[in-house]
Amino acid sequence: MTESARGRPTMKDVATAAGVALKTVSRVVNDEPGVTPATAGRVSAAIERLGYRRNESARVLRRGRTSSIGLVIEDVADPFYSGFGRAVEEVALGHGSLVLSGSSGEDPGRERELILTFCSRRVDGLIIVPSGTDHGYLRPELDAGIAAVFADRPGGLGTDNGTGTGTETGSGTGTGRDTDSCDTVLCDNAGGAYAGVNHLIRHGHRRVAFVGDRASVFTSGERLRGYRRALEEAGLTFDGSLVSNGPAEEAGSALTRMLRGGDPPTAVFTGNGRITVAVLRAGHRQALVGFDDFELADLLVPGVTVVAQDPAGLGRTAAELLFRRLAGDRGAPERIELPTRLIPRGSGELPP
Amino acid sequence: MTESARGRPTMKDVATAAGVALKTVSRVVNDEPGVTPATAGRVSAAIERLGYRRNESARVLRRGRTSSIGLVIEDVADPFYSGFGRAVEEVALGHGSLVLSGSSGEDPGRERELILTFCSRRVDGLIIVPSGTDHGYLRPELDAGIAAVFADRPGGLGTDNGTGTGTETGSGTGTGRDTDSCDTVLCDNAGGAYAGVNHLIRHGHRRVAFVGDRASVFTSGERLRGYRRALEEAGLTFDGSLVSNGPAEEAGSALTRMLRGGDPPTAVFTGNGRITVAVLRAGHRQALVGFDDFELADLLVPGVTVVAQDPAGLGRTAAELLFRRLAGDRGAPERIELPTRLIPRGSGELPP
DNA sequence: TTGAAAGCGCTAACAA
DNA sequence: TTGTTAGCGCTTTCAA
Repeated sequence: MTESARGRPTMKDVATAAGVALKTVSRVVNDEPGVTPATAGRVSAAIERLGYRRNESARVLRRGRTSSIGLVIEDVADPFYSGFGRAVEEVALGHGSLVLSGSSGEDPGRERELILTFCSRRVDGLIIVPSGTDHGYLRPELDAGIAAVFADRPGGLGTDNGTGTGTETGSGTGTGRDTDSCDTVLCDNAGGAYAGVNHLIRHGHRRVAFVGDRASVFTSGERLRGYRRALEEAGLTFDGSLVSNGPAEEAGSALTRMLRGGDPPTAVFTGNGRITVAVLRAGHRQALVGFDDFELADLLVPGVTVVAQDPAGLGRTAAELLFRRLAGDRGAPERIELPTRLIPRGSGELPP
Repeated sequence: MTESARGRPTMKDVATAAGVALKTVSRVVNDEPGVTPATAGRVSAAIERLGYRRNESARVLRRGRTSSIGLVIEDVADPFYSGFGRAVEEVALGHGSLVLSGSSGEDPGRERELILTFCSRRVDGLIIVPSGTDHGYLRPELDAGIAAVFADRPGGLGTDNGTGTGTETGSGTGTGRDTDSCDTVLCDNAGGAYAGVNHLIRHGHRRVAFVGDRASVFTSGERLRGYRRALEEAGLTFDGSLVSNGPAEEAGSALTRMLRGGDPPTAVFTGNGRITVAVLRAGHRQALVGFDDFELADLLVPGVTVVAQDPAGLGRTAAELLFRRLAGDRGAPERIELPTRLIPRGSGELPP
């Protein structure tokens, strides 16, 4: 055989087999102009015969671009993130890019490791749903030209920014890409929670519990903020004993405790999908509005009223932002907030 | 700066900065022995200072192994596959491998394209949930040393094999890896369906409908086989008018049609999770057993009795098989069948 | 313990 | 239209 001793055939092997020069093979493989149909045919035949497939590593090494992006999410098996991931994949496909993805499992160390692994593989860009709050280690990568977009939660680049206060994007002059933050796509957490709690209040509830995720999670804080605003506007006093912050596994028992207390809540607002399900599973059957939509919410009895986010929209927006950067957009970092939607299904319309 | 004109610092830059030779940097980066702590310290400092990160493409080009595997599934957003994918990711992590994943969307063309893209990137191995039936194009890749495992459904390598008949694995002499098939991990589709239908029959049903996926899908055929066996064993005659094969979107109306006919079914066996949900959504409230478990099946009223597969187990098994091959296992291709589990929750125990 | 040189497979720049 | 050459950043081999 003309093929190299062992392993895969290379362009050189194909060239030898087709009786042309290496470069001609390269031209055919890359659809470059300037090859006679006849020669191209001979080359293609040789490629077919040898089972040649271009070695992307070599190509990448030479060209500097990998045509791949890295996606770091909390858990690929969580329906929210898998919908998100699917949307990212779709946009990437449209741009001829591959997606490397990994689950951080809410562990900032693992997140860091994943991100740096992706950078070692020289992804063109990153989409990150941050678990950690300090992403200073991204600095050299950003400086080296890797683009990054934070999604669902803001990421911190060292200088204290974006942890839920109202500081917005502004970062000084804004010339060039050397600003102190990355593009960020969030959903309107505070606004959504406000709408959900307000919905319960308008249905007559004056004691509304908030069962949310750990206070350290960005979205959780934002949603609590919306909850407080709704209470305030309705002239209801905030009662700390009606608020619980913790992992989904503890949500059920936390609520049970509240219900056993004196002056118990007549309605509950849950801070995310997993917590909503946990609360339902704990047997809670009072008025309920949950953040995040989930499959079958409409088939339960009563149907579960939710504040729906759009995971696919979030993913699509993040990916489009990233590819705009990769295409050369040098504008100031953007911070986009996607709206939420209240979907009444029964549980949120129950009277006190 | 000591750094190259533009772009990322390289080992050479680090070497210059640390006043050592390139190779010494390489030794430090790869934790190779034979470097004085003092020298190593100088190198590490330079690495830190320059923000150096090894270029994986160059490394791969030189070494030939990418430490990454490719995962091709139908849809990363489908809970079944995302659980599967998560398990694969976990095993890969344990072996220091990255996972490139992509959705085929049940399109054999897209599947082929994805697989070949992965091969171009020189993944060490592939885990494929096949949509297509002919994977002859994998031949050159397998010959070149890429390992592959089919999961959930068998894949065909050109010679007619594994399409649901009983031919098992055997492939001639079995010396070396040049056999005509790959390792395959399936779940016990026929057995699971048999158990589910049998469960309905034991609860008094004599007219049981089968609402399954398109007949062309491997699992669908297998499950129908189990359905028929259960009927036969119970002495019930097979009635084609009680069988429907089609996409989930049409499942509801197909069942409605059956229920309107003379001598309608008193119970339904659904062929996969999406179809179960579709049937529930169509308002069907009779006896029901569904293939595949799904979240909240226990919270519906009545709870939905299911034949549960173990997506994570499937993924873990496939990945472990793959890494065993990558570690050098040259044994004959295996075909593993994972058991299913019947979970009674109420809907499957309703009387006729 | 350290270093110099060769080359992995490809593309870019420049001939012919 | 086709071919030649250099080198991407790293590891491997061999030498000091």
